[in-house]
Amino acid sequence: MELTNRKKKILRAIVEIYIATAEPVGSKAVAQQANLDISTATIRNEMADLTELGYLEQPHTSAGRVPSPVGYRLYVNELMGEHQLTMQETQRINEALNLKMEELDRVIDRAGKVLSQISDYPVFTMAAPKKRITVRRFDLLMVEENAFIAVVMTDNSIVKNKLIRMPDQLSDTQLQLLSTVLNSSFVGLTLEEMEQSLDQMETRSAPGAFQLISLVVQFAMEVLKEQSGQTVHTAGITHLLEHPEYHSLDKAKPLMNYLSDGQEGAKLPVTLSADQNMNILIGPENVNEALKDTSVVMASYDIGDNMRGVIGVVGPTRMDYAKVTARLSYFADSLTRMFGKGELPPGEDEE
Amino acid sequence: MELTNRKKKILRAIVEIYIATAEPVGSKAVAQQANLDISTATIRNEMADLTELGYLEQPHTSAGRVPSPVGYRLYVNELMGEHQLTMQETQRINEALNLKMEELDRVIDRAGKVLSQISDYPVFTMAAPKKRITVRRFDLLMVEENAFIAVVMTDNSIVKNKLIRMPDQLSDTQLQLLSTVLNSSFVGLTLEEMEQSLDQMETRSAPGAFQLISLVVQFAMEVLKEQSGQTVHTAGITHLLEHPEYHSLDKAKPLMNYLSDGQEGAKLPVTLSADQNMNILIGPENVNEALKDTSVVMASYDIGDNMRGVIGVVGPTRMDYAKVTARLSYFADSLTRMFGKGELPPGEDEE
DNA sequence: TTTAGCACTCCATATCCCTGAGTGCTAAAG
DNA sequence: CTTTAGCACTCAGGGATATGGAGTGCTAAA
Repeated sequence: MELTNRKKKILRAIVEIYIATAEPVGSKAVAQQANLDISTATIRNEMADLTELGYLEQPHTSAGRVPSPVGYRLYVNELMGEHQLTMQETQRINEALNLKMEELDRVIDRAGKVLSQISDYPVFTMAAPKKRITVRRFDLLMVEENAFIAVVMTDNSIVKNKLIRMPDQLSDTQLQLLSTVLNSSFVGLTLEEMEQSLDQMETRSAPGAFQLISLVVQFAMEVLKEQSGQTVHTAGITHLLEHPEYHSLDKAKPLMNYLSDGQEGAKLPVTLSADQNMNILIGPENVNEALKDTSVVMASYDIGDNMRGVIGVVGPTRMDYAKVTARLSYFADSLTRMFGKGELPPGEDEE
Repeated sequence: MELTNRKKKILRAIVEIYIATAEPVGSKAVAQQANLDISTATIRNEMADLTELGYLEQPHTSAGRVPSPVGYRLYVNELMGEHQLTMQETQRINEALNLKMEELDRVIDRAGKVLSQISDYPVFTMAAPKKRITVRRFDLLMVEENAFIAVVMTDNSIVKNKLIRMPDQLSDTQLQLLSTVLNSSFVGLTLEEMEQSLDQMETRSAPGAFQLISLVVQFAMEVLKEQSGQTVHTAGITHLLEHPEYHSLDKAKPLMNYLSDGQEGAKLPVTLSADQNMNILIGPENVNEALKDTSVVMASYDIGDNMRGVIGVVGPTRMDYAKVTARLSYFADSLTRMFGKGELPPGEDEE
């Protein structure tokens, strides 16, 4: 049995009706929506075929049909129309992203929240460097006789600082010297190399001086670690409750817990390979057990040349794929544009 | 009719049973728990009195009793025993807070998450300066000929930085000059004063120079604005679903939405006056409509001398007040201790 | 003042029935 | 061979109706 054109039209109609109503779709509803001039009986026959082929499922004998994951997959790959964003929608996205320049992390966080609001689904975000990052330079600023500010700039143009207090007093010249040592010995090193270098230095330096160096380098290492860590953030988890498939707490709780915990580790399916920039995982296509009944739509975006981020939407398999993909891709493009291409991201700033 | 000692004992028993079971409490259960040697009939009489006095409520004629807000209030004020934290609990709190020094915001965020985990309720956090803050000093670091880093340190020892790119090239001496102007004209000013000062300067400066100054001052103003804003964060909203009063989505959704939105504005009941450091609001004692059926337990803590934070737990009126207050106060004390007393908070660092 | 006893109330749960949407099959029509 | 009308059948969902049991309030005796 082959998949005729008419069968595809019927499948498409069923998916779209089901997305809109969240209830099993009967032959009558299909007859109305898809204006093929065809009787419900014929449609019933076709639906029986589609069920046999695995594109549809039947909750129980006398109910309508529901798309199977395979059915959604076909819909997404072939049948789904291009959804156009309205003027209001694009405008809203633009406004939301067009914030005063903020810290990178915050912009991404904010972006997640906004996307969640306009899509009505939970959203996760992540950003990771494409390669190992290193420190580009150190600066030390004297504050008072026993405190100074260490400023660390990485080669992906992130700048972090920290106020450091010391037990002993320190002169300007000493600070100068410290700065020279740091810049000559620890610039361009990865996290591991830094650790080694610090170990070696311990044996052949004066203890007092070493302690100071160590404080700053330790801070730099924390910065590198934080930057290379793929921390996943989530936003809008409570949106789940708006969708009927999560009206029962038994369904909602596990997923919500999973998404909340997701903030801890990089458990989310960030399997996005570098070349493709939009990816859809439907139901059982998700490797992770907790996501077996959900779909994930994700897109990647670039942050300058050295970092790449992922932003994704999580929802029931009955997700409005057309809308979500349209919004998500617009979003990812905006982010890429926003973070520019240059070596110095324009909104880079930094704590 | 007066509130005899026996009535108090019965009330206490009812509150505690209800906290444990979430179901209306009958005379039989009270007889078992409170070992007064008294028959259920007598207890029934006393319960009738307590109901008349307004301490108890009856969902329907043939059901047990439930504490009223007034009943909880009496319990919290007079009857509640001191809850002792177990070793494991204190240890868990200590571990969780004992992190590598992080940015202030993050420590607070993290603290909220931890408290939420150990209390099983949502938690909100907030930190605000006690007085208007100003910039203590500016530093400028040349990066390349058309970019520099601006470092701003406020008088509450927060340090923020930002990478600024310029259209034109700039020499070291020019940068030096810029730094001098900034430090002589904009140090010690509040947000509003800064704005005025900047306006005045516009008229009597060379346009090129003014543009540069403006860039940096604008950044400083953003920092001040951000620091003085009372941003409220929430954590662990999904914990609500674990409590039977929120098993119905009709109850859960409004509150969850309220708490999520809470991140936007300072809508939460941060009515904590400066002198008291623990505050409990029960049900209708909350002014806010969305919290009418919930209780809020909150405590304040100090961040150095210049800032004060609030951390609070939100839950159903049937909240385990003894446990929550014990944990919360331990938590607030730990935070106060952790952020020290000195002018420079020890873990201050900063983006 | 306390307590045993008892009739009464009323929620929760289970059971049953019924309705209606939807199916699959058959047989006739195109 | 495909389409369609007709029809019997299935089954989830939603009332309506019983039933059990926990709990009360009251009375009368201790």
